[in-house]
Amino acid sequence: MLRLSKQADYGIVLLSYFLEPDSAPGTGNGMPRSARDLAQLAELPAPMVSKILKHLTRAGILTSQRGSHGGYHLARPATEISLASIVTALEGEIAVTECSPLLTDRTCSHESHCPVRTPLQRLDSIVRRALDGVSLAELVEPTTHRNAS
Amino acid sequence: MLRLSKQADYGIVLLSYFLEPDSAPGTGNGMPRSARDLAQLAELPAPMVSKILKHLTRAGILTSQRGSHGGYHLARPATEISLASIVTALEGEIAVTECSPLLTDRTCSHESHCPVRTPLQRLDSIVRRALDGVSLAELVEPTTHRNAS
DNA sequence: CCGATACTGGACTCGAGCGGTCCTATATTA
DNA sequence: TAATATAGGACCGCTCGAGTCCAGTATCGG
Repeated sequence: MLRLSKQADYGIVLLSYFLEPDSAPGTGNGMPRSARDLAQLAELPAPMVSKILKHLTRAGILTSQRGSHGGYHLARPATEISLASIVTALEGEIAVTECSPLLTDRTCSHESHCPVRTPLQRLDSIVRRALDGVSLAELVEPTTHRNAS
Repeated sequence: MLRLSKQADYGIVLLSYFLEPDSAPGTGNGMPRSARDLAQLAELPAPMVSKILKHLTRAGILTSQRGSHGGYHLARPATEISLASIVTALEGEIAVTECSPLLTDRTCSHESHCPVRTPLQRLDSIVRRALDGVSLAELVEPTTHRNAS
């Protein structure tokens, strides 16, 4: 099924809340969003949300602010956050096939004589480029996308 | 990581052997390839190979011939076998996100008010189209591919 | 200075799904 | 009729992802 992990799925949903000017009543505009608030907004389990936000922060997609009235911010404009970077942050390198050169722990014993190794690697880059070409902003605002159906 | 399942991975490798004119000594040109022979060629566990070939046959990608000197054939030219059909045959509908309209068992409770539902579905079609645009022949013969890196 | 808030980092459990095996039935051919 | 090969399942162990939880640290308000 080539499914995205739930973490990545949730991550995209959570990041989308940073684009809306103001959703939660009582929170200001430029205020950082706390993990708890986001969990309520998205109706997702709080520990899970927390874990995801941590990962996104470590990947440089979000910035964090500790202490009371702390929370998270987008580290850069949504137009500059690629879908690929989100997925990579939450589930590691995008490697559709086992023998991707990006994987360090690959243990394919057929590496030398596999008839489809390089072709499979090309498949890798096809998918990766597809995800690289879509920004968070484009994903959330359907009006700004090129590559219309 | 958006990884392909091993079945799909193996399946692509196995199908690639149907393109080569003649690999195994002793087998003729148009002879069907048996599961056992393919397992030896690809150095993969025989029961696994058998299972995969069965799935590919049921999906109409291969045709089978029972009895002695039986085996499998490509059901149509490799140029007309899309990567998407192979993946679909071996791991079900290509649905990157949970809320794909292709999934019957989706149980997303946020369906009505999810802010990124339709955008995520667009992501689905991006990946699906990427896999649809690559044929088995293109994957194995690097010379015939457009979209060069 | 103290306590409340919120992120940080990691360990931990549990269950589903995948990889892999095996067995019985059926078709084909020599 | 015996050998070969696919058809269609059931079956199992184990990994990995989903989700939880806790101890630690930074920040702010009073």
